[in-house]
Amino acid sequence: MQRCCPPATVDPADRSEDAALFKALGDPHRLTMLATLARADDEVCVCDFTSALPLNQPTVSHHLKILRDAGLVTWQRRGTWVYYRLAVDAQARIARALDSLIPEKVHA
Amino acid sequence: MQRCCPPATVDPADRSEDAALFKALGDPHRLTMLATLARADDEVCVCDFTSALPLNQPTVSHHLKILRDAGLVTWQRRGTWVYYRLAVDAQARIARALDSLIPEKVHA
DNA sequence: CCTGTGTATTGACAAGTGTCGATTCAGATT
DNA sequence: AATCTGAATCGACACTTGTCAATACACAGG
Repeated sequence: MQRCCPPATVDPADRSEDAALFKALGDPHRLTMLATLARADDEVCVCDFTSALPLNQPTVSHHLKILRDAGLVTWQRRGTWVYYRLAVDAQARIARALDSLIPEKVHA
Repeated sequence: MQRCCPPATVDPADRSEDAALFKALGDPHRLTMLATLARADDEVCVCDFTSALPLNQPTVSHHLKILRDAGLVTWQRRGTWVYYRLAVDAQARIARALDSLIPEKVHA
């Protein structure tokens, strides 16, 4: 029996942070929230999410907390309402994670 | 009490496919496998993963199946060994999902 | 054809996740 | 101060997920 191959080197970098970032993106409702924030290019009131999404208010809050913990959104209370905004570096952070995972080919 | 705001329009697109893609990226070991495949720029034998990762063989197989189901890798049996390769459109598909989520600004 | 080796699949289990009802908290209005 | 409203937190529950031991499968070599 022959050897399987020239032994490939398994990438040693710790990917847990990037995995956590992608995990935060692993729910359709959270993606909808992020897409909404990205397109609003401005604050969005929580009430807009609770009224437009097929989710109860605590569930919306739960998803927003996950996005907050992932550093993808910022929030601000103004009066009774709370407004969320896409983190300025959200796009860049995801893009960087992707490039670190699968570096884009440099075409001659 | 005042109105909360001009009602923001929640993005109506169905994001479940993209969410499934990101979910497949939501585990550090799977990211390590993908990063390895991307850098090998060639096939990698399953045996390299089982020997280098702190996981038992069935668990490695399990993660590879998830990557297969997500269409991120292809595989080929050759003799006793099985070799995995990064899907040619893996980078593009993830990049497209990201751009559809948070469209990159076009700077004047 | 039998045996050995590498990989996929199955079954089981603990831990994590998405969801909701109930409650709590923060501001505003009276 | 009492009350009202919007949002966060808590507790519970069903479902999913990561992991492993045991088993089944595919191919190679005698």
